[in-house]
Amino acid sequence: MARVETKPKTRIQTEKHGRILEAALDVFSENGFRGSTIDQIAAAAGMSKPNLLYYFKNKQDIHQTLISRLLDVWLAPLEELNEAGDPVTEITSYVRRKLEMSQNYPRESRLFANEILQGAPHIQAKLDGELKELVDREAAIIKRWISDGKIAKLDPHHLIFSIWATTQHYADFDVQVRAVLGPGRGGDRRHADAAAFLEAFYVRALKP
Amino acid sequence: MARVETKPKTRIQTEKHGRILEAALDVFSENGFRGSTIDQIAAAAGMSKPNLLYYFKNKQDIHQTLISRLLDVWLAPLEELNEAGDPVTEITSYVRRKLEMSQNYPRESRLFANEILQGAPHIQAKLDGELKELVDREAAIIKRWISDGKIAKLDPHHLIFSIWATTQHYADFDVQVRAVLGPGRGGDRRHADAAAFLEAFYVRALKP
DNA sequence: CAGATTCTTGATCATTTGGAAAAATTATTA
DNA sequence: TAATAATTTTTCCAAATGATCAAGAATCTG
Repeated sequence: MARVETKPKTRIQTEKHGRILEAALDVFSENGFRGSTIDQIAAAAGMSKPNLLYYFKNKQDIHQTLISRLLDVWLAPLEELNEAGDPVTEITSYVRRKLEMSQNYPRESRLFANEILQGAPHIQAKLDGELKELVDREAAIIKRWISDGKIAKLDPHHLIFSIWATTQHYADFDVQVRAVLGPGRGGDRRHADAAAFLEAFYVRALKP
Repeated sequence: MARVETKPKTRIQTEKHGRILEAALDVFSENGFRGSTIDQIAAAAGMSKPNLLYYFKNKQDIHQTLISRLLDVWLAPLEELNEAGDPVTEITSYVRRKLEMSQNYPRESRLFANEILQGAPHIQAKLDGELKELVDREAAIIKRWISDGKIAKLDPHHLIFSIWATTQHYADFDVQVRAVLGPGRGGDRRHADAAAFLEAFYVRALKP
């Protein structure tokens, strides 16, 4: 019959779909969209190229699927700023969650970084829509905390950017971080050290 | 005669070399290494592909040249931490210089980001050597400032990472920054706002 | 200005890569 | 189990791309 167009239906489809996306995440996050070939992805997923193309109609289709799922997962932790909680704690624990995501999902972080670096051709609309709205909402909460004198007066949007930048740095620029820290401190310790640094850093910057 | 191997000699070589590298910076920074074609670069440099290949023996050669020159320029501002100066001022003005580089040389920033994202295949050695040594040297200065109680106790290496991350973010993630800030604040103002934010942010985090 | 050198171009190749078609195989179900 | 549907493989193609080369055009030098 015709090629699989939308959602997986059979047992095999579900499984293969998953294997392909998993493999594609590996390949795309390492080589970028244009640097990745269907063959590579197929090989990583343990199947032939035409077989892969039976499940996804082309390379873009795989990438698109990956990217749009990503954005949801990626933004999840920002949803959880609780206005009623202690502001400094709320923000530092957001920093911690975001850093943990960089540690646990470095491939996703790199996939995202690649996409943005190339000018976000596939998610511009989501950035202008969903993302902006979400950030504006959280920025409003931060602004109120500032008005109430609960944290230092710092531009909320740029504060959020700084959190994204500092945390994602540990995933996206991992090679550089390791190189600079050297064999000792660049090992497994680096994440714990980063967490400790960021905690101290944001507490100092935020407390009124 | 044989192809140009090392340094430009004639007037024409000097000029064409420059044009090619300039064009390549445009193209590579926008599309990454594998996403860029020799044809694109040649077109951007206003010459034919074979003509371009008369000056550089292949695509990698252009990229390599660009990347290795880049690292020197890129690290320059870090050299200028003056131990005798006022610590907070020294660091915030380093932040400012780095941010200005992101504004004035976004292509270089993206080229670098691309390279690191792909695992730094062409500059791993420089990261382990030059870069690490430079950072260690500056970290030592910061450490002494901390020991002398002149600035807050914060891990120097991670502090430097945070500066790189927050400043480069404005070049590498520019599309995202613009999208989130929206048409108003995402315009020309965004750099000045970023500068003001980072200044306030680092002063607060650093002062003892 | 003539010869030597440097530069440019048009034609051409070989490879890689995204993708399609159809045949062959395997699973599902009536 | 026979018929049908789903999956996989084999084979192939066309476009894109990195790279070469020989010949012609321009430039430089004595």
